[in-house]
Order: sequence, then C-alpha cells, then structure tokens
Amino acid sequence: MTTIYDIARLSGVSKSTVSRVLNNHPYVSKDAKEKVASAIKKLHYTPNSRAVQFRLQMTKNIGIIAPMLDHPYFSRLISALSSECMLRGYKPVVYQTFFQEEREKEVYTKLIHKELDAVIITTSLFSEAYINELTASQTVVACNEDYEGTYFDVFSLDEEGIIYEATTSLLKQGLSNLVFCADILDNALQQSRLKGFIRAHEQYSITYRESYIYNHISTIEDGVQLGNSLFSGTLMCDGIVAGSDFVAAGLLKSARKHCIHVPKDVSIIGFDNHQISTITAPELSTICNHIQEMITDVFDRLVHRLNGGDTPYEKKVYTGTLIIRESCVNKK
Amino acid sequence: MTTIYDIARLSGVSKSTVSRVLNNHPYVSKDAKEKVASAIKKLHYTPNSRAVQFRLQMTKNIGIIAPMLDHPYFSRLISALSSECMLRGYKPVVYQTFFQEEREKEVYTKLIHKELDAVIITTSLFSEAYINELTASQTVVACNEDYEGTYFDVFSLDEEGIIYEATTSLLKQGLSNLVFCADILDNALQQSRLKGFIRAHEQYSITYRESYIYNHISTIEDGVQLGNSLFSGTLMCDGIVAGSDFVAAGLLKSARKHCIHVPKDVSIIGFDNHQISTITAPELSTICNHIQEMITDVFDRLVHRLNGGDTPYEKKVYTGTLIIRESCVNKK
DNA sequence: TTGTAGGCGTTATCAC
DNA sequence: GTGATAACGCCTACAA
Repeated sequence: MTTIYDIARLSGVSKSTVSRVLNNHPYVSKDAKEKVASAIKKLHYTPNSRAVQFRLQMTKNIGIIAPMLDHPYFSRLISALSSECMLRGYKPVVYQTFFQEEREKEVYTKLIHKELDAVIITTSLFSEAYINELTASQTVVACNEDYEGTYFDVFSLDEEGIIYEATTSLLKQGLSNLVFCADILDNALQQSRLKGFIRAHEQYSITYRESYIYNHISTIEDGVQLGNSLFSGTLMCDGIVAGSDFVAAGLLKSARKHCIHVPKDVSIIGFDNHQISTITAPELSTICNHIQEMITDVFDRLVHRLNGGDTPYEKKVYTGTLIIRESCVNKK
Repeated sequence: MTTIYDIARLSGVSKSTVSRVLNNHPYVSKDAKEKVASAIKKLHYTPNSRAVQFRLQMTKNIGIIAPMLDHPYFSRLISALSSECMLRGYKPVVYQTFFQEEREKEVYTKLIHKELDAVIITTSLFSEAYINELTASQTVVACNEDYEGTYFDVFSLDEEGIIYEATTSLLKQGLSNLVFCADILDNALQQSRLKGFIRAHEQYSITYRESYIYNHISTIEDGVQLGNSLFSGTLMCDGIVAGSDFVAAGLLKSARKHCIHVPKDVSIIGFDNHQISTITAPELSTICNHIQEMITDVFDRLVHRLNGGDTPYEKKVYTGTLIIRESCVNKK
C-alpha cells in the first residue's frame, strides 16, 4: 500500500506538504504541488480513507437501515433515499437488518464510532428512547415509521389516516364485512393502519370481526392463499383492505379462480400504488404515499443537522392519497 | 468517547491487558479479566471499530455492488446475497451505483483501503481487466454477469443459452415474427441474451427484424407502452421474448386492451419467474434462474479466498429453466 | 512556504 | 502474567 510517506520521498518534500496538496490547503508552492501530483500519479496513490476517517473522526457516509430489500415498498423507498443521498453529496450505505436486533445494533455502533455520519431509520425494532441510548444522541432521522419525535426527527406517513379513509370509503358504500391484512411487519406502522381500520368502523358503528384481521400477509402468494380460504365455501366478507398491492393482486387471482366477482362480490383496496396495481383485471384501487416529498424533507433536515444546526426535533406526517380504480364498488 | 485507556485506568491495569481481555487472549489472570470486564460495563465501552480496522487492516465487511435496488430481479438477488453473507459471518454492505462509474469506483477504492474485505460485483460498467486494475487484484467475485474469469471468479447465469431455448420453443411452434426486449441494462448480459435470440433464429433459418429488437424496456409501464405500439394497427409480430416478467405483464395488459389474444395471436415469455408471473391472465411463461445455488457457490469461493486459498480463478455458469405456462402457444 | 512532532484507538512485540 | 512501546496512515498545530 502506498502512503503519503512514499510519495513524499519520491517528490522530495515532507509528508505534511503532501497532505496539504491532497487537501488543497493554501500556502503550497506550485512547484511542490506539481511534484506531488506527478508522484501521486506515478505511484497510483489513493488516500487511505480508513486512516483519514480514523484521524478526522468523520466520514461522508450515511447509513440507511432497511428491514429487507426484496420488497416492493422498501426497495423503492431505499432506492429513492440512496439517490437523494448522493445528490446531496453523501455516500449512502444500505444495511439490511432482516428484522434482527443484532444487525440493527451493529449499525448504531458504526454511528457511534463515526464510521457513519448519520443514520436514517426506515424500520426499527426498538423504541425511540432506546435508539437514542444506542446511538448516544448522534444524528438520526426516522423516515417511514411513526415515532414521538422527542429524540430525533421523524418523517412518517399517516398510515392511520389513509387507512381510515380507505376503510370509510368502503363502509360508505354499504359494505360491512371487511377483512384487514397486515404486511410482514408486525410493528408500530401496522398498528397504525389497524387503528385507522378500527376507527372507521367505530365511526360508522359497524363491528368488525377479530378473525378478519390477518397478520403476516405480504406476498402475492400470501394473497392467493388467503383468497383461497376466504373465497371457498360461503362468501362471508364483502371487502378487503389488503395492505399491499401484491397481496391484493394475489387476492384478485384467487377470486377469479373461485368465480368471485370483484368488485360486485368483494371490493379490494391495495397499498403502495405499485405499477402492478394497473395491470390487474380489474385494476386495483390503492393508496399512494408521497415518498419523494418526504425524502426531500428528510435530507433537508439531515444536511442541516450535519452542518451543526440544532433546531428542535420535528415530526412531520405525510398524508397519502386514495386512488379508486375498478376493484371497489361505487354505487354512484 | 471512552477508550481502552479509560478502562485501563479504571481497572488499574495497562492498555495491553485490556486489549488482551477484549480479544480473549490466553495468559490473563482471572482477577484482571474481571476487573476489566466490570470497568467495561461501567463505562459502556465499545471498541472503536475504525481504530481496530485501521490497525488490523481488515474488516469483516463485504461490499455488494448493485446497479439499482428498485428492481424485481436485483432486489431479490441482493437480498439473497446479503442473507448468505450474514450466514457466513460477514457483514454485507450494499452499494447502489445507479450505473454511475464514479459510484462503482468508490467501492473499489474502499476495497483497496481495506474498508472492505472483498467485493461482489453484480453489475459493472467496466471490463474485467480494468476492474482488476481498479481493485489492485484484491478479492473480487462476479455474481450475475458474464466475464472471462481471468482476473477473478465468475459465477453467472447462462443468459444466452436459456434465451436460445426460449426463443427456440417459440420458433418450433411455427412463430416467425418475434420481438425481443432488453431490460434497462445495456450491457454484456443483455448482449448475451440477444445472442441467444439470434442464434435460435439462425438455427431455424428464420430472419429476425432489427426493428423488433427493443432496448430499455424494463418496467410494467414500459411493457404497456410497447404493447400499445405493437398491438395497435395491423398485428405484425406473433411472439415476444420480454426480458422480464414485469415487462411481460405490461404487454399482457396492453394486449387485453387491444383485444389481442395471448397466446392465440401472440405468445409472450417473461423472465425471472417473479411471483407476478402467476397472477396474470393468462399466466406467464417465464424463465427461472437458480440464484440460490449460485450464491452458495459464490460464498464458498469467497470464504475460501478470504482464508488465504488461492486456487485458480474459476468461471461457473448456471443454466436456467424454461417454465411454460399459458402465455405461449403449444400445438401439442 | 515548509518541515517536525504529536496523536487519533488499537494491537503486537518485546522485555520484565 | 503484565506493562511499556512501537506501529497503522493521516492531519495539524507549531516552529522555522
């Protein structure tokens, strides 16, 4: 490994001067600059970033915590976060936790040891207070899930509100036996959605069935399976809040197989406004979250903090949009 | 930041002893061990991994280069690679290059400076020789794309062979006006596929149309658009090798809109065997690549190299499987 | 404008 | 068993 010392010798100056050239400090003679530059080229020298970071105790890396990548929503969210991160001149480093506490903690450790300048939490297994402890109050931003916003900035989607709206739109049409599916994430975010579902029912004084609340339904295949059990025998439900477009697509497929008509027999609403929602027959009603807007705000705040800003922690919620397509009854 | 020095003072021993305890060396008295342990606990000490890495010149991190994450195939591949990586006791770090040379080079720089123990290349913008130069012959493995295998190990999918097989299966049925779609990646991998497409035509002495080779068709929406142009007016093609299940799904949707019957009027074959291929109507014929098998081999080799093994570089090719479903004519 | 020296946190090599 | 001490590659006062 070639070091500044090597190129110092080759160019006949001291390590300091080399370092100065490297970091283009003022007060370096053109002569020195050139000699160093050519030595660098000749030796194919590149600074050892580990040493620099060790010395400076800082990097331009931002860690992004994701539970999984093989997921239509997260792969999109993470991709967009990475993209924006680069735009802002930082280097995104994606850590996939697979819902394992150990993996998540590892990232916080890196933050503490300044391997990372900041961390963006997309999904966490821990409470806000505990995260704060784990990160020793370093720069952290939550982007996706809902936290209090007392220990760090929180940017999240109004899951409860939009599911409330979606559920209401179904109940308003006279449906009264709704199924609710939660995605693979058995966490706060899903709880919010469920709360919205329940609140809508209370609003309309309609009782929902506990047994119609399904958890861990997240893939197309899960949707198909669920549909198979829901649609065989006597049809009991008349609407499904599917939790994801993939699940909804699976449900549609199963409905077709069982000759259940959507939306005449059953209405279905997906989530994410994934492209898949436009190619099903019937096309899927779904929910669109305004990810890009949220991400822009996340980085505005992040960059601000990284530059020493310390405005009070903020919590911002983004309201989704309900997109009604063919998979829902519409008596109008 | 608390350091070993702090805990050395608190426990009344020297830095060396603390270090020994940390790395559980032999020849440390139980007494010392306990004192150090309690001091560590009291001060919430965690080793500064940056310093350790700087000192040891190694990490347990393996970089994974991906062009994009928001993609049905890559998100699955990367997810599986990460997963296997953890299983083997290494820490996967995912870098998304967005097809930018700079971003890819950054990763190689990290490798050179031992921020990474090895790099897994999923898609590269560079030639094998140039990558070798960029990485100073450090541990690199290609997993996905096809390289010669002269400078590092290569594990890739037989894209040409399987597309040849797929194309052949269509031509055998008497189809003769086939469309070929390339994904967003205008690279070697896509070229291989195209070669397979062409070779099949040559085999059957059927001429293909240059104008029927489409590039940069990668999303559902792209598929819909392409379908709209293909299926309006007089139908000229009778088969489509779509390049991805998403594209194929988009094509199906467009076909339905234009009252083009699949497979009677047009046969369509997707790629990836993504879940989506089972929920379309008709169900999609597609191609399944044996990713997990490949990944296992990748890490076998990687771990072997990381432990000092230096068997000659190897190139291994995995043959895909053609899955025929409803979207293809079958005259049998 | 440039060089010298000190130190970032850790581990390894010596002596003792 | 244990403790100094010297690196690892780099940056930055401070002095010249």
